[in-house]
Amino acid sequence: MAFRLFDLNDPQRTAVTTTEGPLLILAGAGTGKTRVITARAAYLIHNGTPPEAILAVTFTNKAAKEMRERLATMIEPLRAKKVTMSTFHALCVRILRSDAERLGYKNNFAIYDEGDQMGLIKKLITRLSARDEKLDPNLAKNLISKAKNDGHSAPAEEKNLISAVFAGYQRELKTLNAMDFDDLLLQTVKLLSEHPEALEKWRKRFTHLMIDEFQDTNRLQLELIAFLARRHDGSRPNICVVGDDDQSIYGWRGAEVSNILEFEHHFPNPVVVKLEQNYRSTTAILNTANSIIKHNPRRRPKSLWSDKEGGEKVRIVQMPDDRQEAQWVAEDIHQRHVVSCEPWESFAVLFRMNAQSRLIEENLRRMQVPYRLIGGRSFFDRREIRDVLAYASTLVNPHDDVCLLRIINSPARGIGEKVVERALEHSIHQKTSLFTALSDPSFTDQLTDRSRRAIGDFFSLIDRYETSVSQPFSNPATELTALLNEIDFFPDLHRGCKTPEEGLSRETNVRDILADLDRFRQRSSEGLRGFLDEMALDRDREQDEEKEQGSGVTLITLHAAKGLEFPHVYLVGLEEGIIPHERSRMEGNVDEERRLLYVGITRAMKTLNITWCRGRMKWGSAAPCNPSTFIKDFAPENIEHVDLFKLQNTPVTEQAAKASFADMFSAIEKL
DNA sequence: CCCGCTGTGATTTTT
DNA sequence: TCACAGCGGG
Repeated sequence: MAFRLFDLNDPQRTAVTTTEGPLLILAGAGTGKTRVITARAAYLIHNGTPPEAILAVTFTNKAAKEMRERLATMIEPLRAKKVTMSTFHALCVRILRSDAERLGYKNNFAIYDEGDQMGLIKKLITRLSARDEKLDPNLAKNLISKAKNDGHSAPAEEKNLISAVFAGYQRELKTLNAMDFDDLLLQTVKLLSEHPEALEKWRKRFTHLMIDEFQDTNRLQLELIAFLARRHDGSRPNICVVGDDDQSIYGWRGAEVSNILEFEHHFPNPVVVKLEQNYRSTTAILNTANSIIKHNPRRRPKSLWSDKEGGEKVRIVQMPDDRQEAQWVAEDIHQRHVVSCEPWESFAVLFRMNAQSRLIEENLRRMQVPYRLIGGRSFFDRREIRDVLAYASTLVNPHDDVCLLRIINSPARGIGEKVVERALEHSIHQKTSLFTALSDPSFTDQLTDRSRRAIGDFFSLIDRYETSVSQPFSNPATELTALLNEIDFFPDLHRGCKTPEEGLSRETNVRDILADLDRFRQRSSEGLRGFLDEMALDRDREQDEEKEQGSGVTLITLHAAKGLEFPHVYLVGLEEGIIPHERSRMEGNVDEERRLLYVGITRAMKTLNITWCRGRMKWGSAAPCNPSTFIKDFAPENIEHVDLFKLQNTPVTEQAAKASFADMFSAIEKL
């Protein structure tokens, strides 16, 4: 055998070797899920399934990448490469790039990220609202997203502001030849349901489907899968889904736990495999996790077990306030690092909201502890990055108004606000893009010579680079750099900064992304369009140097931590209103918060510290806090309650002191 | 046309 | 506390 089935436990082996018909793998946290998926792909190929007929879908690019890399170690890398392993969104882009014309889009459609989306929504709200009407753009965005994920591509009727905004938003996206994240799914499903030829093509292509994190799929995603899985000849679909209903934490984004809870309903008579042996955590940690999750109704019954007996008890530490919490976490990590020689990478601090990371960061920095903050405010939200990407995007598709508006007068080139405003009106009137409107003589004739010349110059700039970028062997990175130099982008960037350091850091950001583009060209043939797709869909770029060397303590939200594991975990802010979050209590989603906590706990391998504060700074002033209601659900035998005040004031026993010194000496001797 | 200031309002999670 | 938007001045 090219790979080793005997490394798998019994249920894992069943999962891997069940290759035909629907298969539901209920994989608890830390039960070797990724291993099973990749082993199954390898097994399929080994038994004659062509690699290109296998489709494995995940939610994050990181997971897709990890699976690709692992598979490449199990079978010949050349064959592994042929397996399609991608996210839902990337898969949709691939399908739509080849077939979007059937839906009336051009296949060079733009992908709108959240920023673009918000820009458009805000614009529509101001355009459509009456004098005293107000609508929170963020709320509007969420409502529209929810509607789309339920399969609605337009409101039933346009009677109120929100539905008018929704309708206008969809219309405008279509005329801009753009899709947002939800459209990628929605339009793909539309394509497959309305165009049998397209459906047949993709159905034939993929004969074996695997879906990871199935508990996070929403309605559209299930529909998409069902379309691809259903066999033309009526035979049973070869669909394998892997998931854990206890780790369903994306309900707020439209995920339907029912997809996994009622899998049999969608794909009758599946083989059901449960993976219950956890290879990650000690029993103390695992039992704590189990004691929490068992309070949830509506679960697939399962019980995780581990043979890592005992281990340190889970500590629940009570803190006076959030400052001391952060300080204690930093100190405890530091101490453990020094005493037990644990590398910084073994530690993670988990929190509910990104805002909580700030204090932790400060304290780690103060103690010179290296750390990396995952997520948070994105690289791509930076002005300079968005500007450069908007230039790139305009070269690919100048009819994308949002991008064009962004760059048309930045750096300033004499196309003022008033001219742009009139051009927009003209474009709405003529039902054309802004780009077309700006070149329409019936519009430009009304302008002053100066404005007309400015527009003419800008057009010739775009035109020249558009041409050179579309040459077969062009180097987009070089071209884009030349364009930026021609418009004095960098001097202008520096001019807009308060300090030289800021200017330098912004310039570095831009240089980084240009380097990324160059690297992309070397590994892909998808051109500038492909690069922009990747930028839109794969937002977490890793700094290569950091990846090689140790990168430090991980600071991460509970959501983003799913799928990861760390020897030592600190779970902070376990207070009522934070976990469970106030909002979920109001909306009646406390079960999901419990699952979120469950996910957090099950990240820990060896030790777990949970902290809560009696008070916390909120909007600049101190507010009292209560411990989370979840705390009372912890099974008492595995936990140890600690009060920071007592901890600091307990006299050190001789024995403990000796043990601690012995640890230190042995640590020093190792050096 | 650009910059800085002031006041206001907001904090869930993200492909 | 902080971030951002809108306004007023240079």
